[in-house]
Amino acid sequence: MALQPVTRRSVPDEVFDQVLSEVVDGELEAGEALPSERRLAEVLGVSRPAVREALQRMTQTRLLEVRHGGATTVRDFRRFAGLDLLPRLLVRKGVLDAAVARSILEARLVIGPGVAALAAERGGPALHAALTDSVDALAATDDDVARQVHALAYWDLVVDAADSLAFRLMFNSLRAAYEPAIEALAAVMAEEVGQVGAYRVLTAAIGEGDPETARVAADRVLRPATTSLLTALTAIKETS
Amino acid sequence: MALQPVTRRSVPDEVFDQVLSEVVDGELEAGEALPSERRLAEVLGVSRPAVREALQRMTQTRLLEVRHGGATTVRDFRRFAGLDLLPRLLVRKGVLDAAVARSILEARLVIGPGVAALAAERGGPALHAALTDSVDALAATDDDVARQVHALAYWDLVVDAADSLAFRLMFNSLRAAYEPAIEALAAVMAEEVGQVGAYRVLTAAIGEGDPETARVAADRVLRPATTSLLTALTAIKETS
DNA sequence: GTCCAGCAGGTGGTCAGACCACTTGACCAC
DNA sequence: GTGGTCAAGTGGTCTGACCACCTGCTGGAC
Repeated sequence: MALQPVTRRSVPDEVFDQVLSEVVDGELEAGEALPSERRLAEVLGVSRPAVREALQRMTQTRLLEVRHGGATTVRDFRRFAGLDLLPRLLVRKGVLDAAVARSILEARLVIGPGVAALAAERGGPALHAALTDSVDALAATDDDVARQVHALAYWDLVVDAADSLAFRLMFNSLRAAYEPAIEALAAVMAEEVGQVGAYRVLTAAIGEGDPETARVAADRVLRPATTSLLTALTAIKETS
Repeated sequence: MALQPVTRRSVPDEVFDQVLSEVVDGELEAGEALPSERRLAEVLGVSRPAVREALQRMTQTRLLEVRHGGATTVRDFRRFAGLDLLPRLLVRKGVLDAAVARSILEARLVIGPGVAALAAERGGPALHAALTDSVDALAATDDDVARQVHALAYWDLVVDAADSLAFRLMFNSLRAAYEPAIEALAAVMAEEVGQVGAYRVLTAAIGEGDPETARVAADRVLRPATTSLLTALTAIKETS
């Protein structure tokens, strides 16, 4: 039997999720005022500290604005939310948002080659060796999930070599969105992570320290799956 | 006289900042255990809920890991922090981190053209009109801060037109890092936001719906300031 | 001596109730 | 109208308590 870790959802977690859903799913419009903490606590059947903690987390995510003595209002998440909200917006009301998925694929296709170019510029022989090991590990497995894990580790090395904190943090945010769904994505990503040849070409380009070649090679790694997934997403959208 | 809104720092805010600094500035290594909530509350002279709220926010930012009944440990922020932590990492221990600034400039130079290309693909006549208005507003002012505000509004339109939630959220995160420092950056960004001509070329390219031309035009808008700032940053680093 | 069940202590999770600080809006005097 | 006052409601903070959970120690069984 397939056991899995029990997920203990704390009370504030639960409240946070509910309020977040209200905001993200549009039940609460931007500018609208939330009920008071006391009232929310009463309605949800929890204590005020629990509500408070959830609202503070919403504030930290720039989704709410609290004013001491005044009302707590909803902010426009499209305008203020940070990249960390991406996973929550990818799946809204239980269904995958095709437009959001498309945007992630497009972003990947822009950023991946840019990072690869920087890595080529800055990486040394040690990087080339590490990348080669990583591709070898990728090539050595047949399991689609394991391949994705290896591909992720590969890109992790590339991002490290790019020596760019901005890209590193973007990568972290995107990975945080990607990892929980890795099993669900095994089938659709199989095409990409199976292209060991393309990864080897990219590795060679980075190893040679040639940014432009690396840029092109990274594009060749990412584009095929991007294109076919975008086609699939368009098909889904038109069916629905 | 230059009045400005009074900033009221709440107790949990203060605690959050202190703990964040400890983590980000390396006083607390990754894997290290934090003192217990009760102990922290005692040491900091605040109540436990205040400490608790701060720690929860740290957890939300993926900088801490709390285990019910066990200790709270520090996570590796380089590996787990999201893009929203960027502003806090840009200025560490009170000084601007040149490497982080460089990474932001590089990221901008990769993402800007990508977004411009998407906007060209998807924007219509309405977008062209809005962008033209925005550039006109940019051209009509002499104040460096006001110009930056207009440039920000311009890019906001471009990101909107790109119709990409992933890029929109990145832009939001980067803007949240940029806006508070906008006055301090007035001088160094003056070169870029003064290039009205380059913005007009970009606007025309987007208006024509030609992604590749737009990509190049966006590069021409962003690259000059990027290059000169990178040179300046290198000089700073070598002096220190 | 070795092993392990059981317990005690410490930790985070949650709650209730209280009081303070602040904003808002109604009301009133001018 | 203008400005002051006040009450009501809101968020901000604290105290103290209890529950759920993990860890390490301890003492008995072997």
